[in-house]
This record gives sequence, structure tokens and C-alpha cells, in this order.
Amino acid sequence: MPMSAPPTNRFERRRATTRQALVRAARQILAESGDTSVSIQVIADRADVGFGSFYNHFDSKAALFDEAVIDALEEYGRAIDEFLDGVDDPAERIAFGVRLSARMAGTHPEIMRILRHRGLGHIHSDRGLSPRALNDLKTGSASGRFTFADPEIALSALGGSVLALLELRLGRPDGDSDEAAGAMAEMMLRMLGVPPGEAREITSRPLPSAG
Amino acid sequence: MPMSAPPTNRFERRRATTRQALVRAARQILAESGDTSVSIQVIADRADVGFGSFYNHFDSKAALFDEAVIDALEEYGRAIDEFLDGVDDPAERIAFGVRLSARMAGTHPEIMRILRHRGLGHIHSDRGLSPRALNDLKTGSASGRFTFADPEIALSALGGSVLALLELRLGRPDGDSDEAAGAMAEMMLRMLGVPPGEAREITSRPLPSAG
DNA sequence: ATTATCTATAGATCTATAGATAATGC
DNA sequence: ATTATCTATAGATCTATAGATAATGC
Repeated sequence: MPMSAPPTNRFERRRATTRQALVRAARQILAESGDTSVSIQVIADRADVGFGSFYNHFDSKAALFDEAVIDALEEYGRAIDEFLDGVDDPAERIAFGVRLSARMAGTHPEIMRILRHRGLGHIHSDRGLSPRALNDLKTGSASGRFTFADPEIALSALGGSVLALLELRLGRPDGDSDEAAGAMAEMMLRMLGVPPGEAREITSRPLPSAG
Repeated sequence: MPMSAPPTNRFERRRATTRQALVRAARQILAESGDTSVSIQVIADRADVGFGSFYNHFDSKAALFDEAVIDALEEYGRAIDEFLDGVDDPAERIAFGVRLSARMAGTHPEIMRILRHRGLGHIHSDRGLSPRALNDLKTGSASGRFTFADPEIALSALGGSVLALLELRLGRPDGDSDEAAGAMAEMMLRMLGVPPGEAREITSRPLPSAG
């Protein structure tokens, strides 16, 4: 799949702007209610775009919402990369990834609310946290830092646990989110075969800041 | 909430039959596509019930689908209880629960497909596997068999992991389901603080049969 | 000249209800 | 007499398209 070329002229830029407005509206709706039975009219109104323009860009509501999820996943992946750049130890990367995801529930609520509703079907996607985590799992397994039977099953456990943590934090915003995320990260490391003492130590390290 | 009394006369039995037909139709639809935008007409047809009868029992489609999920969760809980009756060790119960859930993807596909689509919001429900697992987590924590910071976070990780395993197995029916479930169960025990060797041994025990 | 957007609308579909019909209780 | 179910339908809503309008390319 070739990377879509950036718009070259006003026509393409205008077209891209309209499409983006629709995708942004769809993202808002996914984050707020997750109710995709909302009418196309409502989506177009929210995007401040003529009703007919919808069909200029998408064949169906499902196609738009699918793209909106992809869009959120890409942004999630870029945010994770910014933070994890320069962190090499797979165990540290996994623990940071879990803790950052929980923190992003506060800093990037739209993205994380979308993943809460739609993430389960993307745990083995090649976008978002998953491909990065899968790489870390394989690296850590090869170096002996992790011991588990199958990277795909480990990724499932990790992804499902992060989604359940999001569900918990976004559903009940009370309680200490960082503490909960730390407890989850520590459990993930133990699950992967990191000795308990070491798992705790790694999890207690300060989170890196972006960039 | 009082347990609904069993129907006493023909009127109530007939009413219960119609309601049950609607719930069963909703369960089928949830399992097949999970698409709740299907029309009430289609649901009534599938239930072989007059269209107007729907409003005799439910205010909205959402109310019906919510009840259908509850219904599936209750059946899931009863099935788990049948298998785990007589198993006392919390670690063994947790491992069996994970492996049984994966096996039920084959033996009880409707229930498990419903949970795949709707389970994330019920990880802390008082129906299904969750209340049983939470009890095991607390018992095991009290006896020192498990070591984790917070039973709610542990339940989130366990529930999210089981849902991700279901997603994996129901989405790609190839591969050895029992093997994947065993690998997942072993990781869950390690996550909870069971030593790796013991986690492996417990996971390798034969599953109990129902009753 | 070409292309995207916008407005207006035809036709399909869907919800909720009214009223008729059938079954049961007492 | 009471209650549930069923059929029929009014009114609302929604989708998809056609045709007009506006913006840009060449």
C-alpha cells in the first residue's frame, strides 16, 4: 500500500479538507457515544459539510467509521513513538507503553475512548501500540529477557489488558490512574517472565517525556 | 432485585415464551453480526412473533439487546460453575476458567461470540466469569497463593486477556485453540504471582468435565 | 473544461401506535 | 372481563441521487 501523496494543488487540498472534516466528526461521535447508527445528516452537520459531500468521499457510514478508527490508531502510534524514542530495553518499553496508554486516557481522551469502543478488533493490527509491542515481545524473547510460549498470545493478553484498563479508567474516572496503570504494567512484566522484583523496579521508573 | 418468580398460569407462560423468543432472536443477531441497527421488524420476524409484540416487552432495541447480553452472561456463569464445582485451589480455578472459556468458543459459540462483541463492558459485572474469578482472586490473595496489588486491576487484566483470546480464536479458527488457551492460562498465573514452574504444571492438568 | 460541493427531493425504510383478534382467568 | 398478540398504517426519518452552483486547472 503506497503512502498517499500530499495534496499538490488547491483542488486536492480542498478535497482533503472536506474528507478530514468528516473523519474528525466521525472520531468525535465514536469517542462520545460509539453509536454508529447516527444519521449521515448528523455527521455532515457536525463536520459542517454539505450532506451530499459525504458520498463524494465514502460509500457508507461503516467505511467512514472504519477510517476514523484507523486515523485514531495512527495518531496513537505516533504519540507512543515520541515517548518511547530512545528507550531500548523491551521490558521497559512494554511497561512504559502500558503506563502511557493509561495516561493518554487523560491527555488524549478522544483517541482512547475510540480504542475503548473499537480496539478489540485491532489488537493484531499493524497500527497503534500493537506492532511496536509485538516487536518488543519478539526482541525480548530472543534475548531471553522474556519467556513465553507464543508472541501472538502474549500480544493478545497485553492488548486485552490495556483495553480493560482503559474501560476501567474511562468508565470510573475516580481513583488513581497512574497507580492502576503501574499495577497493570507490573503484572504484564511478570506475565512475560520478568522476575517479580525486577518487574517492580522497572515499573517504578519515571516515565519519559515526549520528544 | 428479586429473582423473577416462575410463571404460574398460561397467561404468564405465554408472555414469557414471547419474551424469550425475542431475547433468543437478539442473541442470534448479536452473535452473528453484532449489528444492533437491524430493524425491529427483522427481529420480530426472526423471533416468529408479531411486530407489535415487541413493544409489549421492551421500550427500545437497546433494552432488548442489553437483556440478551445479560441472558448470555448468566448462561456462561452457569456453565463455568458446572465445570468448576469441586475445584478448590484458586490458581487451578483461574487456569481452568481461561481454558474452559476458550473451549466454549467451540461448544457454545453463540454465547462466546456475544461476549466477544459486548464483553468489555461487563468485566466487572456480577454475572458470568467475573464474579467467580474475583472471588478466586481474593481467596488466593488472602492465602498468599497470589501476589498482586489490586484485585480489580487483576480482574481487568484477566477479563481483557480472555476477551482478546476469544477475538483471536473466533476471528481465526485455524490453529490449536487448546494450546493457545493453555499458553494464556499459564501467563495469567505468572501474572498473579504463581512461580513459573508451578504455573506450567497447573496449566498442564486435564480439564474437568461438566457436572 | 473539469471537479467538488451544496441543495433539494424521491423513494425506501423504520418506529410507534391504534384497533382488531385470540386466549385465558375467574 | 382482562390481557397478550397480531395486523395495518401514519408519520418521521434516512439514504442515495440528480442537478445546480462554486471553485480551480490549464
